[in-house]
Amino acid sequence: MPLDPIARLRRFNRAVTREVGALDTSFLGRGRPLGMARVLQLVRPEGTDVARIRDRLDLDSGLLSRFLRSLESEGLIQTETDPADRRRRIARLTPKGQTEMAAYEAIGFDRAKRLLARAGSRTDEVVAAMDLIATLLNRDQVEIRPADPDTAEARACLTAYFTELAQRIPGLDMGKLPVPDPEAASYRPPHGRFLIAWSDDLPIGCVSLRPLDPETAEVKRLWVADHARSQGLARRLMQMIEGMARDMGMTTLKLDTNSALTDALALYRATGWRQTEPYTGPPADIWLTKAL
Amino acid sequence: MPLDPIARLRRFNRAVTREVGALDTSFLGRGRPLGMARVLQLVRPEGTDVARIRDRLDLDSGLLSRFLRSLESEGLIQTETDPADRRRRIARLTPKGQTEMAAYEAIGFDRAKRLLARAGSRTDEVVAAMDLIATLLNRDQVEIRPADPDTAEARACLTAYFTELAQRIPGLDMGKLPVPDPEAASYRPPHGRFLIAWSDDLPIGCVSLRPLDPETAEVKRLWVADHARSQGLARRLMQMIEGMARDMGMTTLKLDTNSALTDALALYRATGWRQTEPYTGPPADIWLTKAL
DNA sequence: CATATTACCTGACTAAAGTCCGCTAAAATA
DNA sequence: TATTTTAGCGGACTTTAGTCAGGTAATATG
Repeated sequence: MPLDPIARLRRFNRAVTREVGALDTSFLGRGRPLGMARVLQLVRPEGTDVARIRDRLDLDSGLLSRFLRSLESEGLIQTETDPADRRRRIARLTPKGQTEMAAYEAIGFDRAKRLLARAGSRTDEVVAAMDLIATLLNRDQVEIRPADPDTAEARACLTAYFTELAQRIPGLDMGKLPVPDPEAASYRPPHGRFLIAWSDDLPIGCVSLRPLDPETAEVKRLWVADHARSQGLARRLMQMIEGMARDMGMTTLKLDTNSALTDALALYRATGWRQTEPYTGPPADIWLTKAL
Repeated sequence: MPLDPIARLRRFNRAVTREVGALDTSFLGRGRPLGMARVLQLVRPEGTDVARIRDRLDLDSGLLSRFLRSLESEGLIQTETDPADRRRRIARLTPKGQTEMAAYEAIGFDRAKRLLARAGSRTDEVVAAMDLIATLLNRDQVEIRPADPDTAEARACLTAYFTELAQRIPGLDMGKLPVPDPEAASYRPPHGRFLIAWSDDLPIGCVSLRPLDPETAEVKRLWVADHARSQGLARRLMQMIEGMARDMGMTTLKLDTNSALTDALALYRATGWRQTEPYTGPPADIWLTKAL
């Protein structure tokens, strides 16, 4: 490389700082200081805990309180005490607030669109680059949560998973995932489980579990987005789904895979999975089991 | 893609905003408000125009003036009137200021290093992603300047160029560029020219010219960094070097290239270059000429 | 049940950033 | 040469962000 990586990172930092600064000032076009705009953008129509806002923005209790009072007097939000703990308060967007929020959204959306347009024919590459960097920066904040296997996000994960398989296993065509997924029920509690890993609202991985018999379950559809690899996410997903299987009273896990998926195979081998008899057909050519 | 590109860009924006904010607060460790620290970082030991600083940071004239006075009274900078226009002023780092700057540099360097370390085995990919994004954001600020063909930056361009050629032309091994480059003299004024395109201090492209006879010159070593492609930079470089050849009194230009370099070829064909007799050997297999 | 803790609020205060205006001196322009 | 414009300076002022202490009501804890 012509210039050392650290110098390049700092160049990136400068470029992006300028961009972010411009974004900040563009939010000022609505006659409201930035701090208050930021608070407003965290208040949801369904209501947001005041403590959560304070936590997210790392604001002083007194300062936030004044912001809320100010937004309230503008008629953008309402606050009410949390019935579950009457010391806590919940802030809720009023219809007027929702209109105002939509205006902020439009500013952000517009800027994003214009920036992306500049990328021209390389848009896909640029988006992939942004994914890689954002995932790296968000790394400590990845959350794994159960999800319904037939939601849009779950389906997006599975589509990406099938695409990946088709690329890596020669001659494979899995076809398309039908809508609705006829197998969804077996991945849904109480029978099975479906987990999605989230990085700031972007799904970056999934794994699922379905029962074979009362004591045996099968792990399926382990997928990690390209930009999220090499960060131990697959391992975390596997640990979590294995833990769930254990909690469900399963004693044995099985999975089938293909020898072309070398990285997944290495993970399985390193975490206690052992070869077993074939129990499915192609494209699987390796069958593993693990006792819980 | 599981999520639409604009949402992904905004996720990137959020991730990066947090990071930039953290960098800013880390600059506060030296007992100086951020605004002043930012000004200090733009003052160079050789001197920087005050107007340039104001322009870069978009500061009010009065505010900047106070910052400068404050930095001056700390003994970090000196200001003097610009001899060329005695209304203007130039700020210069004192030795004490250079020490202080070095401390800020160290903070930034350290943060960058730690961030990069997090990328682990994917460091190269992450750096490439950052280059792509930074180049996109800096696009309007690319500067093309003449350079000596035997400086470190020029050599870095040429090394990248040779690597690229070796990748794209099967069976080619150009060997290494000797130090010092024995051909450098012919690319140096008054005989020839060497141009480098800069994006915020990172060389992202080059082109050169050397004389064949008093009226004919040869364009050589046209290179654009991968992350800077599809933005018309090659065209700008060619326009500029052709203009220089014209100014030198040349009437004919020549170049040789290889049919594997389809994108370069398309550019040449689209800008008035026509096929001509072979005048060099392999790896060239196409020879072009253009009348000025 | 007494006491401690927590969540939020209010008011007083400070630091930093930014705006506005008038001034001077130099340069550009008519 | 008279004028207008430009670059920078400094003072008065406002806005924004942030800190801190004290207070109230609800909840948690021994």
